[in-house]
Amino acid sequence: MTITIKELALKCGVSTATVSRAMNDDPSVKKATKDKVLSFAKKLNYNPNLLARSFVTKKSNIIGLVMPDIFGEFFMEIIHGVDEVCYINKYYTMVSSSHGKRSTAEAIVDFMSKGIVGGIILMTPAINDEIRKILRLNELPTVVISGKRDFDRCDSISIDNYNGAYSLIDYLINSKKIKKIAHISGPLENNDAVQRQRGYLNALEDNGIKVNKNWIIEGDFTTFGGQAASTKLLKMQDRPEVIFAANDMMAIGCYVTARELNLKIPTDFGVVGFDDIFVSQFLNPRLTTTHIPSYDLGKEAATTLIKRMNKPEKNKFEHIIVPTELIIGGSVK
Amino acid sequence: MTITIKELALKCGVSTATVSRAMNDDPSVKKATKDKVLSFAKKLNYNPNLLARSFVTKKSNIIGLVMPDIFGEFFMEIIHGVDEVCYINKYYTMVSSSHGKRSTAEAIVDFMSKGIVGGIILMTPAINDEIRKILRLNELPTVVISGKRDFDRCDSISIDNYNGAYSLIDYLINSKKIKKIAHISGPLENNDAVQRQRGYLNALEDNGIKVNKNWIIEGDFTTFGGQAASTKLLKMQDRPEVIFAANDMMAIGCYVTARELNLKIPTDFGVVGFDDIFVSQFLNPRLTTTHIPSYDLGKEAATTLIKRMNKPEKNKFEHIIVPTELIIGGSVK
DNA sequence: CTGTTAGCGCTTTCAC
DNA sequence: GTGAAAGCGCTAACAG
Repeated sequence: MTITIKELALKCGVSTATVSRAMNDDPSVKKATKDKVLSFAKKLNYNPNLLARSFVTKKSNIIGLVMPDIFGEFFMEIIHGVDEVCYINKYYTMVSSSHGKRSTAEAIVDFMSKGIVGGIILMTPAINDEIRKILRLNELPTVVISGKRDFDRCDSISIDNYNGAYSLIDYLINSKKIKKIAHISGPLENNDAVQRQRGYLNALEDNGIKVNKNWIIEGDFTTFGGQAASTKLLKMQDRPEVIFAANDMMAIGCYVTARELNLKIPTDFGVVGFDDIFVSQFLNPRLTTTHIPSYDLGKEAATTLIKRMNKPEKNKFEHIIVPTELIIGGSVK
Repeated sequence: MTITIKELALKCGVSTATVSRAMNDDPSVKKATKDKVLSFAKKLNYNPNLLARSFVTKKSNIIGLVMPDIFGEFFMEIIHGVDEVCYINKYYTMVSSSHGKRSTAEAIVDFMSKGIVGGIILMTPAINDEIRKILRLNELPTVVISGKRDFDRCDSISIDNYNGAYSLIDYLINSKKIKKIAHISGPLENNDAVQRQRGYLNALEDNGIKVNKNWIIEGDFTTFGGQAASTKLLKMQDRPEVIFAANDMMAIGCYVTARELNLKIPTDFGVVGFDDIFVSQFLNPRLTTTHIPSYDLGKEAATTLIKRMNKPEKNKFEHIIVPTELIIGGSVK
């Protein structure tokens, strides 16, 4: 169906080299020649075979997006942002998740070794030694999206989890005059979870509030986990006034608990979350939470990566920290 | 970093052809030779360059997933399902959306002409003439995921929208003894929307209930649209008992309206949706809706496509219809 | 069973 | 400014 460079060269009465140059906008071709080639290309519906091109140039304009899992709104937004930037720059997005079957490390190695992708966006809850090792002897441009800047041998984008959590708690204490704040954290091997917890702890401390260890429960970022933890908290003798769930999913779990224990939010207890997922605005009452601009995160990562792919220096890496935003709903009285 | 077939052949003391055969599990190589090659490959960390391989075989094990937009849970689940099957079969998933800037047709043509992908999964609200034309002279194996089987020159997977909606309405009428049912449809250029509306209309008719045209409003599948339409419906003199929103997002809009008009669901009016998105289970009360197995849809599509890519016959296409499931919540009294 | 050879479509020296 | 020719890493006849 689609013709090759040879055929096009024949039709144009020029060599394949000239066609190649014309297609690649080489300044050394005469304008008239270029115009001729391009018009023929259009007429004959010629499209350079990208595989062949990548093969010979050893450069691929395919970006590999490695994620721990393909699930939920957050990842969807990231993909969306990456795709958007890729489209504009004529790059392609290839997704890959660990599928719970292989490690993230394996997924990266797979991408790197097969020669398919020209750059990698890596999302991972934390950079372990295995990944660190791979990234270190990695020749492919890579951007890490992480909860914390913990690797400086490649570009990175991180969410300002610490300040997001800090501001949220500070708001509760100073604007809402609340002192009894419990925390359902995420799994502590996850950087986002750790940073949010740090923000929580420091905000309490800085405001002179003593931390009650019983009120800190490690959750798992799922609705179910949030439900379990909040049930525990709400059945305590000394019950917290507000629960800070480390993500909105767990906050939703708190809403479920409220319904089950026949308690009213925000009158009987308050809930705040983190992420500002789409549905949070439709919870009743609307959840007070911290907004993460995940779409922008994806765009930022893709932009940074493409920049690096075109100028693959091995130093002066960018480390972008994306700020969060406090969203005030009605889930705290 | 990664070595080529030539170097490996040298190390093994065999020809590149033999290495190639060994790597591709050609039965004609002696076991001993194969073992030697494979062990050397492992030791030297040899990975065949997939680009080169695809280039020469003119077969790509990359699947192009074309979607109208990359947004929301439905598409996320599709990607997830596709990715899962791709991973298992050693294929790769490339995503592409129309970005509201180019048409779906352009996205397909882009994939087809660049030689990158070996097959396409096409999700589209409807197959228009432009797409139809492209698919017709398309040499690439393609699977269409659509709301209705309206093209039979390639494999297709469709959701049983009609029966899903029919059963839902039938349930309302016969189990819940409700007669006054309104409908907020999706945009009518969308096949899913049309089929769901057909199910609604036929179910009413078959049960001897006269259709009230005023109670049918064309929505846009967004929360906001559902909110606007439901407000209109609930302010009518002759108000419906239950609103059937053509998707859960619009059903959520009905919940918002209820809050605003200070009406209680299900006592003052009922709501049913379609899709069974994740949050529907956390609405208060839980939404009665129709479940679409979107993850399975993605898996099914990828499985079918891979099968076709390995046996590219141009006839006897598969047309799979995926059934839906009635989910009974508490949003109807 | 294995090696030799040609060639996929494109880019890129190196001449002219 | 343009053409000729080599070659990217791999597979696929065709011999042997």
